[in-house]
Amino acid sequence: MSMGSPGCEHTGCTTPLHSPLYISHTHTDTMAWLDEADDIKPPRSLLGLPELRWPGVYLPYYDRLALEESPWVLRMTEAPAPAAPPSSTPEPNQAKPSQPQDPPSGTEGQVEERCLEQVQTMVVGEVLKDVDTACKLLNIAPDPLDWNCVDVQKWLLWTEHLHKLPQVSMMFQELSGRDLCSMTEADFRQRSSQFGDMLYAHLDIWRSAAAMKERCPPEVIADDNSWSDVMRIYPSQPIHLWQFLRDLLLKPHNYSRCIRWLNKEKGIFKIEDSALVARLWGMRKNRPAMNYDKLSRSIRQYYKKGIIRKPDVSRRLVYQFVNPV
DNA sequence: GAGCAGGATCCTC
DNA sequence: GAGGATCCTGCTC
Repeated sequence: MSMGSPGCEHTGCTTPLHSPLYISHTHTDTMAWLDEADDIKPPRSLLGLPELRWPGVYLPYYDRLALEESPWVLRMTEAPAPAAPPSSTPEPNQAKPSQPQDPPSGTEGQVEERCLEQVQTMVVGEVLKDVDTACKLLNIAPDPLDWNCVDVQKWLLWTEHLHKLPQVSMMFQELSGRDLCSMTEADFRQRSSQFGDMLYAHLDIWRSAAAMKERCPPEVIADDNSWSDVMRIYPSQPIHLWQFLRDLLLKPHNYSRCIRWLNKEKGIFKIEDSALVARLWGMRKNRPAMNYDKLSRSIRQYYKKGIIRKPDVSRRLVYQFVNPV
């Protein structure tokens, strides 16, 4: 499947589909999974709409969960599904009159529905995991309504970093989460004509995720890694630097460009972008002046404690957990 | 110049 | 007191 160009010219929908935040680009592992899952095909209504792949797959799940507070969901689901565009070079099986393509048989339709359900569940799981991770790393509540002004700024800085946006946070100063949630998409665009719709869509995902968490029992949306389990068990514990680093390492689809494992079994990791890791740590600890010099000093304090050390073959920006998971 | 090592001091919880 | 932030000097790559 190809992603194609952004936009929604097929449906005429006004929803800002160019926004990567409909399905965050952080879900690269999910996207890779989809690319590899050749045996799982989307419904025929989605074929021929490559640029609508994610919204098309994603939205029905939200629709099923009746997230009526997400207007962009409703707009999309209301849009008529257009027919697949004619192919100039039809595939051999399409030419066979004995294998009519439309309408799909009942069994075929059920298979499509099951496949779609699998994809939807997986995608939503990834969204919730990413929101969960961001909450832990930023030390903010999952529900935007609970954010204070500082939390809002953290979230904005985080979103800037994650999606490589220019500085937009200054356009939303002195706003609480409740203020933010009461704003319309137009209000967002008024503050940032270029990225307001992206932020609005992203905030919508967070609000939807918060609503979903209220509906779903914890075990349904539980992260499957043991480290996050520890974080859930001790949510009020102040996070340590080594915990923070390990949390980043355990989310490679989000943070591999700033920190990654060199040898996970031995606990050896490399900080790829020292400035960014320091900035993230500073955000987590409310220390705007944090830099890598300070962060690395804190790492070196772990040498004496036997938590982190330099690997046997010392390399720049490479460290090793003494007791890897 | 960037990263590393480690001492010293201060702050917060 | 523990953990971390900050500042510092000196060294290596």
